[in-house]
Amino acid sequence: MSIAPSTDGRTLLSQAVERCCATEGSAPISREDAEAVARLLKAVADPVRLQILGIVRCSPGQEVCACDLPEPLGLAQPTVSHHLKVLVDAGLLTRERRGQWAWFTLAPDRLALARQVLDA
Amino acid sequence: MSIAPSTDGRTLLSQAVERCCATEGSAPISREDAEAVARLLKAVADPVRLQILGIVRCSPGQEVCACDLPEPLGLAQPTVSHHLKVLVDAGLLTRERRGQWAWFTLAPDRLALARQVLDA
DNA sequence: GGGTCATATCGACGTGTGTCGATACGTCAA
DNA sequence: TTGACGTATCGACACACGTCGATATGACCC
Repeated sequence: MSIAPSTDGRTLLSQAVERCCATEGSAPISREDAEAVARLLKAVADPVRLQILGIVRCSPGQEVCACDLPEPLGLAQPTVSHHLKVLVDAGLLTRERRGQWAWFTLAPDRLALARQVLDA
Repeated sequence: MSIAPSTDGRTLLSQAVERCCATEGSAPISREDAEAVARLLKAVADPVRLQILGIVRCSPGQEVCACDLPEPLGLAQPTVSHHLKVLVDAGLLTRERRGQWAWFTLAPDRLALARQVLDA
């Protein structure tokens, strides 16, 4: 199952996060909700993808071209493309083609959702 | 390498998180810092462990006995013990023996650290 | 159309991870 | 000490994941 920010997926995940972060004394999170939340967190829980998110955040305009990533990351182009796909599928980055180049922008609401999951 | 909340490990990870969450325009996160942060996030990015954290949070006194977990999780006892070890090694839970039983408590500061990582 | 460049996909490989049965370790009560 | 019970570790298995070379796709320019 994908966690792409499709209309249905987004609302379902938001509801799962809401149930997950309910106040003390409520029922614990269900397995299905936990799996949806874990898919989002797994996308962030990788050193290379954390570096990519950091590079995008520190770049002017909060956007970066895919061609600028393999060198600072020290990884081959297919590997970088793979990680970018994971981040886009998770809804953490948005892809935009400009001619031959692919530019990526932060989707901050999605990061906020991941942060909300950890509210105890 | 472990990410147990030893004195050195805790301060090192806190510094990594600080560098990771620096303001816009600063240098992106390094590979070593990203790996330390990813180890913490990987511990949370699992449906079973998210369920365990939720059960502990919803339990009276924010503590739970290991003997009460296999049944609601639908998993064998060694599997539950494995997940508990991962959470303890990550510093997210603290283990305390009471006679034959093992009780686990939330370590909220550690969860706050994980949440801080995702601040964009 | 043909060539070039950036990006995406495919296939394969090694490694890491979740799971469980079997078993070892600790603690308590007779 | 022995037995019983809860917990931790071990060994094995299947599966997922990160990585990269080779190749396909797409866009631009001539």
